[in-house]
Amino acid sequence: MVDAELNEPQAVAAAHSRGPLLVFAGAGSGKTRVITYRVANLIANHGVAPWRILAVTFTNKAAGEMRARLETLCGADLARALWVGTFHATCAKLLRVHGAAIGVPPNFVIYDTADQKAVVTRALGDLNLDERRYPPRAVLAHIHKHKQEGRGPDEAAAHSYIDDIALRIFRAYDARLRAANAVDFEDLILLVARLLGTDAEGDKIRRRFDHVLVDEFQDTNATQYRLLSELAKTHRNLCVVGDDDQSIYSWRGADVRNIRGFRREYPDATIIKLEQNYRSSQRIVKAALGVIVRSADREPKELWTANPEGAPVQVTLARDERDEAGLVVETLRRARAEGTNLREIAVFYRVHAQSRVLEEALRAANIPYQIIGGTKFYERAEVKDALAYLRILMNPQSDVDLLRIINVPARGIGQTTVDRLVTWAGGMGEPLFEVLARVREVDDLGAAAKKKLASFRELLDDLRVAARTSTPSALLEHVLASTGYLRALEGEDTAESDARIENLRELVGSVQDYEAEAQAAGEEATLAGLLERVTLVSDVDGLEDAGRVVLMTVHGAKGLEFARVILTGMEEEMFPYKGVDPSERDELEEERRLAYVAITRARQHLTMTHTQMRQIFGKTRWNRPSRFLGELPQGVAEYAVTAAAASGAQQPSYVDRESSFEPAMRPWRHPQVPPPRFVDPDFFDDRASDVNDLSLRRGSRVAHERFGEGKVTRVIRIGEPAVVAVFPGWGEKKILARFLKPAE
DNA sequence: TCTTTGTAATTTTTT
DNA sequence: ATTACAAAGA
Repeated sequence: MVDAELNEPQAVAAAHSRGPLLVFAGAGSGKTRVITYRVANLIANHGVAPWRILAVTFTNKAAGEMRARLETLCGADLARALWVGTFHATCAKLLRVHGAAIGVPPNFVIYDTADQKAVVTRALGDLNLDERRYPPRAVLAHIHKHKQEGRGPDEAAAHSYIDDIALRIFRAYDARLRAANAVDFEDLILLVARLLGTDAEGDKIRRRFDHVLVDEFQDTNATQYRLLSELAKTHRNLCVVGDDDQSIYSWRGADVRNIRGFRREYPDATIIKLEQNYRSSQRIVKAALGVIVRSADREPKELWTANPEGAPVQVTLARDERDEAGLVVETLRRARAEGTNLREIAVFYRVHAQSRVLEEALRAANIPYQIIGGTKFYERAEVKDALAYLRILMNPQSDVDLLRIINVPARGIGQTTVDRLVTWAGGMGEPLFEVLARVREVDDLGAAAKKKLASFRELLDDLRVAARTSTPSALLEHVLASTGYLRALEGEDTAESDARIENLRELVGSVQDYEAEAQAAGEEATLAGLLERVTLVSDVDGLEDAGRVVLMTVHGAKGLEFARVILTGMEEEMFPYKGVDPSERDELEEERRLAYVAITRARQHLTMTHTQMRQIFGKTRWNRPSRFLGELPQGVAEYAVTAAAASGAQQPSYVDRESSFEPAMRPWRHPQVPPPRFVDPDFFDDRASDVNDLSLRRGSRVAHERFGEGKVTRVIRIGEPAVVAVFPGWGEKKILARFLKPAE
């Protein structure tokens, strides 16, 4: 049925009917096509009921696209019956139905990062710990790491004093979540994975699905992996699709080993590699390969394309970030003049901090743009306030929400009153909402405070009555009016308050959208459904504005494609980005994959820019061009320099880089300037050579008098040949080659 | 309770 | 450079 539209490996993957399947899908190789065709095939030719198929993605956008394509392929009715969703949304759905078995009531709320931080802060308070000594952000990262690796507070073990404290915070945090009947993002996965481990309820969930398909499998963490293997335990119909080369979220717990080790876990898995790229020009594919082939430990694969050679990649040097922004504007103008729609163009950067200058230049040049990322709509204070009201109506136990709105808008309930209330409730072990009903019994509260608290509780009770009969949007409007929230904002009458009011209107609008969508899908629009949606939805999901250039970080670009891409800030320290501590090998590997992802987003045109100097975080830095530029193969790129950079008096310190950088023209090179003495040795990567019987290569075994035997991780120069080598027990050392001997 | 001032932090952030 | 957030002051 479908074969004519698929190439050979795609067709084999799509036709696979049962058992584990691993698909390595190179960038632009049509993986969504394979997944959707396979689903269609299962339904049409293998008699699988659509509601017994689960397809999991990481983003709502990916889920939406998949669903849309399945609708075209299978028809709207069948497609609607399929389970297509993100890990989190899918688990939330399952947890609402099955959570009771592990003590999670169906009206749980999902706490986002800000809420979680508030819970940590309160947990620290419970334990009398100093917030400065245990920054909530760091604590939260620690807790998430445990949860991402499958450990709840009971499984996490303490190995040291610090661990012990961390563990106590973890326990207090989780206790607070359970008391509030709230879950964090990690819990959604972890709790369902745990449910699957229970006999009765676990089997109930397992019996729902005959087939499980996973997109972007390289981004799964240990808990997600466990969830998947539990789900597929009986039928083993687990199909995972991903690309280890595009693994860029290890810092968020993703573990590439899941995809690299899949064939070990499932020795009978069918393995298919999609290596033909349908997206990019030959030159762009070659550029991407130049970067990724230097990656260590990758699954061997050969990305290729039958597309035309295409235009050369443009590599341009600018003087500084303002000059670079001017260059971007110029490139956009020219592209527009050539007839490219602005929405087909994207500007990427490594960190958000780079966006500001670009934004200013675009605004000055009157070029419409849209920035993805940064502060998200649902994270704005007024939106969170409004949603907190809704959440407390659904789940009155949610203390974080109650505390957020108890004095918003100001109703004379001060910090002292709140503190006393919290202390009292903490002692009673009761949700604050309950205590509000019996506020008279709280001894250390003044009469005035009691009165205000009682009337706040009355307000909430009235709203709860309204909640039973109103639609979500009507309820929201009612909340905004009857709490005086809107009135308070109107009273402020500033530009900022106007913007906030506008945001609230937008929120009401989006709730109405939700209701319309729910109706179209034949479902009831519920408060729970709405709240789940708003916490599980990010801004990238709403990206389809016409006629605007898109600005985003490279991370934000994953999964997208554009006719033309401008990749900015291609300098050492910017991209690869280097934090304070000496670059970890793994981190560099991830930067490399990130560069690969960035390059492979482009269909026809790719421009890469770098600067001689850049101001970032208030400091001026002179950086050498990114090593990734030096890795572009011969013939794919064309090199240029802006006028400002060419005329610059200062000589950047990177002129001595011909070893790996071969521009067709290098007008910025001023030979009279001597090369700097202190060249960063790390820059001279891979200077493989032989010195006195010693093989200086990455991976060679060498011996040192003091450190013993070690392995070379990098060949460098410190005025003379040298290496970076790892010695067991000593760690990484930089050693001159003449102090080394070949290992026995 | 609200304002001001000071301090620290600032990769990336699918949910 | 910017910003966010906390502590101290009015």
